[in-house]
Amino acid sequence: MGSPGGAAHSPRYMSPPHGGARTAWPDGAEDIKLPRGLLPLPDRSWTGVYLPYYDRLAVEENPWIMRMTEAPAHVPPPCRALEPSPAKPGPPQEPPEATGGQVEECCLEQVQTMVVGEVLKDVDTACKLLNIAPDPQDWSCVHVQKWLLWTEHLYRLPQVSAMFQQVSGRDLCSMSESDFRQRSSQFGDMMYAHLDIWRSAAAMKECCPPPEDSGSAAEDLWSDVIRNYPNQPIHLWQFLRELLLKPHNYSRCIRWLNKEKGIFKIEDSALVARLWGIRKNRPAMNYDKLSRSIRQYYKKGIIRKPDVSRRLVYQFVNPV
DNA sequence: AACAAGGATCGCT
DNA sequence: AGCGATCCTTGTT
Repeated sequence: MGSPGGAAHSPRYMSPPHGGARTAWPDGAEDIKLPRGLLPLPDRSWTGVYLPYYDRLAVEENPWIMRMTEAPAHVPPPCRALEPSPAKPGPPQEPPEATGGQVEECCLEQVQTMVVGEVLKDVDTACKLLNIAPDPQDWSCVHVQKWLLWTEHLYRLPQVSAMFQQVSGRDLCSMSESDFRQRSSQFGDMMYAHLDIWRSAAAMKECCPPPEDSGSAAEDLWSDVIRNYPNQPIHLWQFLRELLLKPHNYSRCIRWLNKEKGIFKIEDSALVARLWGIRKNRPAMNYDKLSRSIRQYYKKGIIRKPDVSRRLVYQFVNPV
């Protein structure tokens, strides 16, 4: 299952052709309303790779990556570094061309290593949030749909999941890039590239199991919970906290206002509700219902309204 | 119109 | 029983 080279991808970044009118989930349960004013996807790209997470990472939190994106086109994309190669697992093998001296090379490699680590972590988080296996090969048709829907909603892509009905993870992985394009002429290559990142991450994981996470204690605790009880139903507050712990992925929909005090704001109520609905297989989930569930936490002392109540702002009673 | 609060009911585990 | 989804009414921003 040779993963096609990342450099071969040529994903296009483009705004969805038409507004947010969506039709239905695979099961045709109900209309999906996306908020108006769809954000156009970023215009810059890392040559040959689609890393939606890192578009945000680049601009908002890590200016150093922004510089990477402006680097000359010969910079090997992170996707390459992630490429599964059972014979020789490990860090990127391809040295960048000698352009600006050893120091720059060294920095490049450091950056690449960090990016690869972040990609692996992000895939991990998405697995937890979606309750799916990291390896797309293991996905059922339902898992494939969840992954597609999640990606669509998170990055505001037009609907592509409908074109992949009754496709298992194995089927998905056996499809070529042109197969993807046949199903979605506009975004097939993008989804293909995104899938390739996941496959690569899964292969990486198999080759070299992740080192002990250097994340926060809370994050470790949470990972343990997930590891030990893989099919334990996730609670809404856990889900929200998990989104909050990945600001570079999800800050567009939910973010901390004061992490120390546990105060957070839901920036895009519709999107958070959609993601929660995907996670729980509840196509009809909306903010009205989600917020009702949050209010149930008032009594239980898990979440409350901050002292100065503001719209869409809540507070964890026991911040981490 | 969107958000907030909370009662009532239902299904699932 | 606990939890969350759903539907509802009433009030606020």
